[in-house]
Amino acid sequence: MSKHVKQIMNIYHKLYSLYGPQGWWPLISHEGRNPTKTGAVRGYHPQNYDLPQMRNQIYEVILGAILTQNTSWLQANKALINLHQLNAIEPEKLLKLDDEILKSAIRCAGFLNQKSTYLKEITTFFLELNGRIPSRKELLQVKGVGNETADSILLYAYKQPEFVVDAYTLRIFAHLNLVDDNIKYMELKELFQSNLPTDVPIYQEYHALLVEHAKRYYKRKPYGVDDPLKLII
DNA sequence: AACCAGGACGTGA
DNA sequence: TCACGTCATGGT
Repeated sequence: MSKHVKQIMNIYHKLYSLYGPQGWWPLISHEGRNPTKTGAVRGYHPQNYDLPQMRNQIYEVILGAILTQNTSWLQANKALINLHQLNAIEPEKLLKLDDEILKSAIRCAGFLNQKSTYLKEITTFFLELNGRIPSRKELLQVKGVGNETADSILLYAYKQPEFVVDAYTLRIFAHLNLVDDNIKYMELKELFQSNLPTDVPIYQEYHALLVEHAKRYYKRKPYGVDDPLKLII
């Protein structure tokens, strides 16, 4: 725990002024007109915080959260498009998919054996919810759902105020000496939540902005060279 | 040609 | 608890 942590809001404003609203979580049905390789500047549905709306859009975010684990969104998105072609972004349909067909559809996102299992597990869980918003604890009990995936689902699929921490978040804040590099997930998450207003759009944008920022300055070692955030802390 | 990608799980100490 | 190997494919 550092004292510099009050800088969390300053950093948010700085990132927002640099990159603007990110429009996360991307949906296949709302592909932006300006997608980029870095994941995208104003690429999806910027400043629209009402998505996802429909049941299958919520489900699509959940599938994407599993598919993008330790994989670029570019590849996860390809897998989602393949599933869409199979008309399988619908829980009942996906459960009926033959495992080999499912695997071939998501192969591009890697870890096809685990992820095919995880997708069906989370789908069964999703159906059992019957429209109810799951608790964080419930989500974590689903095989294949860890801290980050649970928070991603809650924040971006269900619009719950759960801050999402990922490897980039730690990489950036540790490099800036704002936190120790062995800080635990829940500690870093709580650090953000206790220093930000409990506001879903802010949580959504902040995580997305950190990812965009990391792709520009923390993609490869040495990390953080010429990071403009160093000028404001 | 290594290294990384919007992690999670199982294992043994 | 915690460090470490494993899971798999694609892009740079």
